[in-house]
Order: sequence, then C-alpha cells, then structure tokens
Amino acid sequence: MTSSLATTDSVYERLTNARLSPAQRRIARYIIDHRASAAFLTSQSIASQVGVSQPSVSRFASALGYLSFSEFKRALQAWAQSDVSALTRTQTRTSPLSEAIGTEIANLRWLSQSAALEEQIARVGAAIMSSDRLPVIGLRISRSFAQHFAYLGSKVRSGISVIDRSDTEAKEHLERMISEGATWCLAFLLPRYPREACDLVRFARQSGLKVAVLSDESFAAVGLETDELITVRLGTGLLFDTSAAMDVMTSALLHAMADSRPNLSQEGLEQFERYATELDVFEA
Amino acid sequence: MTSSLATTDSVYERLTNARLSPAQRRIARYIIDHRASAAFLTSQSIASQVGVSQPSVSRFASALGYLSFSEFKRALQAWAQSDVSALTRTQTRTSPLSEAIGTEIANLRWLSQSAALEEQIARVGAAIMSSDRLPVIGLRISRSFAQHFAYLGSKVRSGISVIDRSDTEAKEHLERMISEGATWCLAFLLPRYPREACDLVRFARQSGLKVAVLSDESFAAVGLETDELITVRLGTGLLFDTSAAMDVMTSALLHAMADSRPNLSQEGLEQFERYATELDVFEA
DNA sequence: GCCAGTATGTATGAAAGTATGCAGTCGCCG
DNA sequence: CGGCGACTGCATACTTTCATACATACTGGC
Repeated sequence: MTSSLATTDSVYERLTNARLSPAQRRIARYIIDHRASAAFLTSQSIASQVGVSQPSVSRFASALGYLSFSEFKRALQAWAQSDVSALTRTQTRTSPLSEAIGTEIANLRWLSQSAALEEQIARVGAAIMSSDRLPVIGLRISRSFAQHFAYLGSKVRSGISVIDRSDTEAKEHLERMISEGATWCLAFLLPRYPREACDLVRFARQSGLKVAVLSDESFAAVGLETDELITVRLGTGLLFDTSAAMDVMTSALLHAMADSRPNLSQEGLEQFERYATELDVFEA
Repeated sequence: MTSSLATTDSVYERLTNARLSPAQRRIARYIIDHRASAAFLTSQSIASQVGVSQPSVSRFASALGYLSFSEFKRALQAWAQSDVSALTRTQTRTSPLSEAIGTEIANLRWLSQSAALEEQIARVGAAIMSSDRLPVIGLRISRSFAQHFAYLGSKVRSGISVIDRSDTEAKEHLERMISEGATWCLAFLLPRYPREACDLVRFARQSGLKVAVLSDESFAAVGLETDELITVRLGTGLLFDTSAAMDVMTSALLHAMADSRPNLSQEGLEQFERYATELDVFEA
C-alpha cells in the first residue's frame, strides 16, 4: 500500500508539499536542480555535494514519505526518465499558449542560427564595458528590460543608470553622464517604438554618444541610426508580445560584458556575495 | 591508462567488438536493448533479467575491458545520457550562448508539455482578475518582472500596483489595498529568493490575501505556503540565469486575465489605443 | 575414455551503501 | 536561567552489492 503510494505521487509534488528542515531544503534544492544526475548518486555523494551528512539525506527520503532512500532514488529515476522522454514527444498545438511557446522556441532557434550574433554580442559587450558611465535607456514596455539589465549589470560594473523617461530632466541626466565619461549608451527599444524613446536615442547620438540598441526585427522600419543594433524576434501568439529571446540576449550581453573584463566583474560579484551573506538577504 | 581507455572508447564499440562467450552475448544483447534502464540496475538484477548468474555479469564487464562492473555501469550511464541529449541537440553546441539558448528551448518545451498548466493559468488569471485591487510583489531581480506585468496589466484592468520593497511602508500599502478590496496578490519570486520577499508573502497571507506565486522549480525548497504556485524552469548557461519561460508565462497570465473578463479588457485596450493615437505616442 | 581448456554457477568475504541510536547544539518558552 | 524540543552530525550496526575462489559441467582433441 505504502509503496504504491510512492509510485503514484510525483516526486516533485512531494518536494513541494513536504515540511522540511533547513538542511533538507538544501537537499531538495540540489535535487531539483540536478535531478538528472542526482537520480543516480548515492546518499553519500549527494550529502557531500550539498554539504550535509549522509544520514541527513537518508532522513530526507523518509521525510518525503519514502520507505527508504533506495525507494526514493527509484522514484527520482522514474521522474528524470519521464522528463527526458517528454522531450521526444511531439504533440499537436491547439491552444494559444502552446502556439505561443512554439513560436518562441522557433525564435530562439533562429537566434542560435544567426551566425554573426555571437561575435556581435562580444563586441557590444566589450564596447559598453569600456564606457566610464553607462546610461541604459528604456521607456514604457522597455523600461522593465532596462531595469532588469541595470540590476544585474550593476553587479558586474559600476556607473550604470537607467533612463526611463524622455523629458528635459532625462536629457540633463544623459549629458551629465557624458561629461562624466560615458561614451556608449544602451537602449532597449521594443515595439511599438515610443516616439520619445527614438528622440532620446537621436539626442544621445547628437551629443556624441555611441548607441547600442536591442530591438526586434521590424525596428528597421523606424529608420533610426544606431552604432550597434541587436535584433531578436518577438512572440506574437498572445494578447501581448512575448520576449523570450530578448531575455536571453540581455543575459548574453551581461555575460559578454563580464567576459571582457574578468577581474572587474569578479570583484563586483564577490562583493555582492559578501554583502548578501552579511545582511542575510536570501533564503537558503 | 586503462581507465582513460575505458572512458574514451564508446561502450557500444566495445559491445560489438569484444569476443564474448554465449552467456555474455546474451547479456550484451540485453544491455543494448535496454540501455536506458539497464544503466542503473545492479549486476544482480541484470543477471536475473537475462537468466545468468551475477558473477557472469561481473565478468562480462571486465571482458569488455572495464576495471569493475561499477566502472562499466558509469560508462553505460554516460552513454545512455548522451543518447537522450542527442535527441535534444540538432547542432553542435560550442559557445555558452548557444548552450543557453538550447537550455531555454528545452525549458519552453517542458512548459508546453506540462499538462495541468494551461488550466492553472486560466484559473489564476480569473482569480486575480476577480480581486478589486491587485498588488504585485517583486523584489530585487523580480522587480522588473513585476513591473513588466504591471505595465501591461494596467491596460487590461485597473487597480494594479507594484510592491517592490518590504518595509513598513510597503506593508501599509498592502493593507490599504486589502481594505480597498484586494483579495488576491501576485508575487514574482525568483532565485535567489530574497528573504524579505518571502516575509512579505507571509505577511500578505496572514492579512487574509490569497497569494499566487510565479517562481522557478527550486522554489519548492523554500517551503513557503502559497495559494497558487506557477513554476517555470530557468536557464543557467550564462553568468546570470535567463528567464525566457517566465516571460512567456507572464504574458500567458495576462492573456488569461483578459480572457476571463473580455469586456473589461477590451475596453481598457481600446482606451489605451485612443489615448496613444491622440498623444502620438508611437512611431509608425 | 581421458585430459586440457573453457564456460558457468555457488559460496563467501570484502566493500560500498544505508539506517539508526546517541549526543551535542541551538532556539524557544516558561 | 533551566528545561524542552527540533535539528544534525558521528559512530556504528545492518543491508546490499560486487569480486574472487572454488566446484561443476561442457567441449573437442587425442
């Protein structure tokens, strides 16, 4: 009876529902993140990976309701298995959501086929890293992208600031950054291309800044001059556009930035870690 | 030297080339036919499946040139592993970027295959649409997601506001929204789960709000109670995590919200269009 | 038929892996 | 401050799994 329960309930379900101790949470975390490989490790090696004792792993399995660690491992293997076999299964698209996901998959695929992209990202990353200050422009829907970039970017380098408006105050801000040593700026410019954002980009270039723009394919139609233009495809299946590719490219750009100045970036990241530990910022 | 040979040569090559006795041939046959599962069985159970003794299996491994059955099993697992990952891989991955894109494609695929998801999104969309006010929680990295959601969400319904801090002022804000009719709130809660954000979610629930959380898989390990939990997988190939699936789910949720109250949403969108045209907000 | 060589199962000890009693630590409540 | 309960690591007993010695069975050459 008990063992039949073990096979019917999903491992993941148990992991989410069970009441776990701190050490057990860390184990759960590790297992979820490494399920493919964790499914075949011994309690011993999981323990050492996570940094707890072997008995803790053993107890963890029973806390989840399994009779033994071995039984848990079997369930885990079945889970990991179903996980990969899901990949092989092609299914018919019916709903808008799966349509949308399908489109985004195609968009990402297109991205990975784009040959010159890799090199361009590296080039742009190095370029904006070389600027003493880095204004990041993003208005309306693009504001959140600019802020996302700036939040992470600030862990890699200093002097990043978001410009999410287009009034005289914003222009003043931009000019001040130029006088402080900004040579490049980065603009997120997604449909439907706010006129004000375009104006701001023009203003920046007139002021002598080089501009790197992250946008989508149809941006070309706007006819705005840029120094670097990275384009992605957006997903259009749902009420509002989805921007999975933009998310990936943002991260890729950050990666390239860090790559171009390993020391500087490493320092920033370590500092953040120290600070996070000190102030006990995160769970687990 | 021997062990390096063991890892370089493919298992399959050895299976076909080695000179084997009748019983060993049967074992080989079984292993080739069931490699996915055989890779994790004990010598004992392989033996009983094939109908030979356990030492035969043990000897079989050394006949193939492995130092021990354990080493053979590891090689087998690696083989089975590469076998399934070959399914996902169409081209050779070399750079971190194309790795990362590949991962995100897998993440999206996993999403589209998740059966209950569609229904859950619809349910959550309708639920948060029914709340007279809608606080959206997002701290640190999740702030931009919350803002993205709120920016678009405000075109679909009114009364959305972002809570991107966790001080008394934020709690005051939350309580005011409750008194104004909020019954649900939405929280973006991405790794590494800020403690403050978790606290805020607990506070919200204690204050009587239902909480829908958008997070990633390992959130389970945080052990936070929620009323609805939507999980995606993040991409981990680059310096910072990518969140293509989160972007899609955010949009899907907005879509579901609009679907649950077509009139209300339509009205909001039209109003935005009128306003945009009037003020000449966009290019083209 | 006998012998050498090969093949295979049984028995057994060693090693690896897992579970549990016990004690130390920490936080909480009276 | 002291007792209590939860948590966790250590030591250890127990279980499973693996490798090897030995015995038995089969094969082909003589």
